[in-house]
Amino acid sequence: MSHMRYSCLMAVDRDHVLRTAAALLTRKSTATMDEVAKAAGISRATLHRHFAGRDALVRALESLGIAECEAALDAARLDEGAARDAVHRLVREIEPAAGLLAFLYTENQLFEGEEQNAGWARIDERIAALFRRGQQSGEFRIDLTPAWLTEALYGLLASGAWAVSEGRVARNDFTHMIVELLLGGALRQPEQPREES
Amino acid sequence: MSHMRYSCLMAVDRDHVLRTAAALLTRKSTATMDEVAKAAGISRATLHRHFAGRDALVRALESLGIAECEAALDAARLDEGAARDAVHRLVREIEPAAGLLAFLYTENQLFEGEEQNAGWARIDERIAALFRRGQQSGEFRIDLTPAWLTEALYGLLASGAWAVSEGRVARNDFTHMIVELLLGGALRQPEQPREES
DNA sequence: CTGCTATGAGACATCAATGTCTCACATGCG
DNA sequence: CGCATGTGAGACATTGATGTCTCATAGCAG
Repeated sequence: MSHMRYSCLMAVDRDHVLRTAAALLTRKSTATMDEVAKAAGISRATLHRHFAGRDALVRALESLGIAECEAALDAARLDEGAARDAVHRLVREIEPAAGLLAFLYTENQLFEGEEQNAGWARIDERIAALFRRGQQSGEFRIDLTPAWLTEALYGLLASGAWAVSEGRVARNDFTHMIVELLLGGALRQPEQPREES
Repeated sequence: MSHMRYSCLMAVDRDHVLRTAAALLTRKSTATMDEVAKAAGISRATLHRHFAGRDALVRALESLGIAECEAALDAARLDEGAARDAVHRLVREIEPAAGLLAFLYTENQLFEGEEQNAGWARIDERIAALFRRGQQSGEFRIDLTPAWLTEALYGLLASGAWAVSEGRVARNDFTHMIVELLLGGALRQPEQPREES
């Protein structure tokens, strides 16, 4: 049966195209199907055979972004150890997907009426739960709502991705910059308290 | 001379159209010229008489955003008093323009090759200078670069504007959420140090 | 009243991106 | 070899936004 090999090859190519498209759209969110195809090294016709249209491509990218997010969430083991350490692991794990996330984050702003993929709600909830846990354990302040902390994390990830891609921030500082700002803020603290060694 | 009254009336209308367009494009960044015209209560022809095209409209919005930013920077008196208080004043003053800023912030991501308005560089520099002052006075930590703090402020303003417009954050909490997160971070601190009373 | 000006409405032409189609070619398998 | 399948190249039609144009009308100053 050629079906198995067929679907396997398709999946490989599909993934390659998807990653190339993600990389391109991260830099130029209005790139043409033509540009996406060229970037992936295939013709527009073939691109169209894999993804029925630009909509389908963006949806597929959304699924990819959700999958990578959930993988990062799993890898970060959000409910283990101190919440602050979990945040640090989360940002570190999610860093490779930050560009794609930034693209999808702004793209979602114009989905207006349409229902957005339910995956985001689950991701939002998992991240918000982490901040809630940190608040309940006394690690995090309670005057900043988990919803806002979640939103702020998205915003900082997007800002960080853009700042890196434009050379305003060193790529290696990405995680440190985001985690330190999100957790500790810009103010110089007299002592960095660690409640668990 | 009818010229004076003429230009005056034009300016008023122009400003009204600009503000309406800003409000609309903040919510739906891909709005049509037709939608912009309808939102402003004028016909597409008249809109086109004021702004030669979509490009010109966006450029005008950019100028408006820059002007509002600089006005906020002036009103915040960034070089007076403690740097943390200056940041607070800045966010408070810039809040009304946050939606427009968010739109322009993402719009700038796709200006790729073209040179961007020099006004942004000046604004960047003034904000970065504030953070630098805070670092030199010992108020702010020095491991987060002024460039990153500036970028992070933009990101938080955009996130905040979207979170408010989608009802995830209360409008009245906007300034508090942003300032507290940017300055203090999510971690609960044993004592909030105030180096000047 | 008489013109002048800004406007609204709408009819185009244009342009770019998209979606669909055909055809030729190459690769791989029986 | 002969056949099937995936692909690239390119020719279309379509669609949506845009830019430009004309014309009728309302408001206003002289």
